[in-house]
Amino acid sequence: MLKDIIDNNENYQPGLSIDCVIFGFHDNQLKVLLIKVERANKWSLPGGFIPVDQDIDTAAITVLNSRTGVDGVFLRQFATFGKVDRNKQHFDKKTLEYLKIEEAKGKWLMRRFVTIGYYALVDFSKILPNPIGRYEIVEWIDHKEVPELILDHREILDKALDTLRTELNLMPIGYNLLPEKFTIPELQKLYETILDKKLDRRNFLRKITNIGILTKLDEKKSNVAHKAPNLYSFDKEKYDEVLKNGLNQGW
Amino acid sequence: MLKDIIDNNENYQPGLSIDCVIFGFHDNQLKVLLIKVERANKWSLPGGFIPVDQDIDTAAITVLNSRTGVDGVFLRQFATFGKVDRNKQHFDKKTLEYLKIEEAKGKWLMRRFVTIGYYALVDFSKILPNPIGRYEIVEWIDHKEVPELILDHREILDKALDTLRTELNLMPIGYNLLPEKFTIPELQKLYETILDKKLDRRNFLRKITNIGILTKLDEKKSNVAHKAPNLYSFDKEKYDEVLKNGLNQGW
DNA sequence: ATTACATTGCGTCATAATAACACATTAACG
DNA sequence: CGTTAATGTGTTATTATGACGCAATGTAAT
Repeated sequence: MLKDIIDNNENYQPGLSIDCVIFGFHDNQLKVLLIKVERANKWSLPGGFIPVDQDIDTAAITVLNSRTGVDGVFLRQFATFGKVDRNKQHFDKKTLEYLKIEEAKGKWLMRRFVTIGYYALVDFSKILPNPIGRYEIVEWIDHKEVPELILDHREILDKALDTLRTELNLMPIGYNLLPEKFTIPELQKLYETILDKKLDRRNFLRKITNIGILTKLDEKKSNVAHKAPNLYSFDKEKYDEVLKNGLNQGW
Repeated sequence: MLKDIIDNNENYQPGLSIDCVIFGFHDNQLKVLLIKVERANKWSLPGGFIPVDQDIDTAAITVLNSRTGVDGVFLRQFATFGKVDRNKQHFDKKTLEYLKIEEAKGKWLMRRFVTIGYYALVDFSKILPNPIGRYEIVEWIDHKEVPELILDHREILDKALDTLRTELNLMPIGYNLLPEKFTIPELQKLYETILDKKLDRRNFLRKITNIGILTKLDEKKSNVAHKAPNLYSFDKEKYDEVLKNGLNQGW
C-alpha cells in the first residue's frame, strides 16, 4: 500500500489524506476500530490517500471498505485537520531509513499532510476487522480505553465523538450500530454510552417511541436474565425521513 | 497574489485551497461577500491558498482578514469539498494562456483542488470590502440574489448556510453580525432571514431573553417610524458561556 | 414449589416549554 | 388629533420534560 503510493505518488492527491473513525457498539461499549503497525508502539485510525481520479467521499468509502468489508453504511465527513506540525514526527528521516525509502522518493511524505476526518457507524456483529498485510493488527477498542495514538489522531477521535454527540440531538441513531432486532434497553445503553450519562428508562422509552421510527415486534429477547425485554426494529422508511429532515427543530 | 503562488508554489500546500463564506447582515438581508474578477463573468467566494508553514485555520483567518480587514471574529470550518471534477474548467489551458502563465509552471493548477470551507459572521457596518488589485470587485450581495458562481461555489455557499441554520439551534448568534446596540425586532429579523421563516414576535422575545445573554439598555432606538423599540446589547460573558456549552441539549 | 431479586413495562404528576392569540402603548404622519 | 404601524406585556391551551411509583416477568437461590 505505502509502497504503491510512494512509487506512484503522482496518482494521489498530494499532501492530503483521509482518516476514518469507525464506531461500533458491542457489550454496552462504544468501540473504535484501530490499527497498529507492528513496528510502531502506537495505534492509529484507519486512513488512506486520495486517488486523483476519485471524489474524496469515494476515497473515504474505500478506506472504510478495505478495513471492514462493509459499504453502504453511515459515513460522514466531520472535520479537516491541518495544523502545521501535525505529522512532523511521523515520516521523519529516521522512519524513511527504517522503511528503506529513498529520501528523494519519500521527501513528499515528510511535508505537512492535511487530513480529512470521516466517521462511520457500523454494525459490530457484521464486521470482521481486516488487516492489510502481515504486520498490521486491526482491533475494536472501547472508546474509553483507547491507548496512545499517533499524530493528532486522539484529537480527531475526540472531535468525531463530539460531533456524534451533537448530531444525536439532530438525527436518529442506531440503525447502523445495532443489529436488525434490538431492545429498548439496548438502544438506551447506546445513547448513554455515547453521551456518557445516565438516562431515565421510562422517559427514554417515551421520547424514543414518540419519534415514530420504531416498530414493536411480536417477539421477546430470549436467554436473558430477568424479565425478557421486547424486541424492536427500525421502520427504515420513517427513519430515513427523520434522518433527512432532522429532529428537534429548535426555532 | 496568483503570480506569487505560481512562482513559489513550493511554499504552498499543493492541491489545497480555502474558501470563505462571509456573512453579514444589513437592511434585513443576509449578505454574502463575493468577488468578481473583471475578466470573468462569474462571481466567486473569497479564497486563498495555504502556506506550508501555517495552520489551515490561520490561513483561513488570513483570507478573511485580507478581504475585510477584520479579525477576531467568528470563523468556523464547516466542510471540505473534493469532487474529482470540481475545478476542471477553472484553470484549463485556455485560461493559462489568457493569464500568460507558462504551461509548465501552471500545470499543477490544472489538477483537482480540494477546498476547505470556512464561514464567517461579521459586523456589516465595520467592513469595508477590500479589493486586491485593480481588476477585482468585492461586494456584499443578498444571499437570495447571488448570481452564478464559479466551480462548486454555489454548493459551498448552500452548505455554509445550511450549517449556519443547524447551528442556530445549538448556539446563540448575533454577537458577530449585529452592531453593539440593537433591538429585539432586529435580532428577530436576523433569525427569520437565516431560517427563511416568520417567527412570532412575542414568543421570540420570551425565548431569546430566557437564554440569558441579553442586557436590556435604558435607551430606545431613535429616528424610527412608529413606537421606538428598546435597545439591547449582548452580555459577552454569558454569551460566550452559552456559545461554549451550547443550548438545546436534547438528550 | 416458593421466594427473592433484578429488570422490564406502563402510568402518574408537577413543572417547564411552546404555540396561538388579545390588548394596551407609543411615535410619526397626514 | 385621529390613523396607522409598529412595539411591549400578558393569557391560555397544549405539549414536552423530569422525577417518580408500582405491577409484571423471568432467573436463580432456598
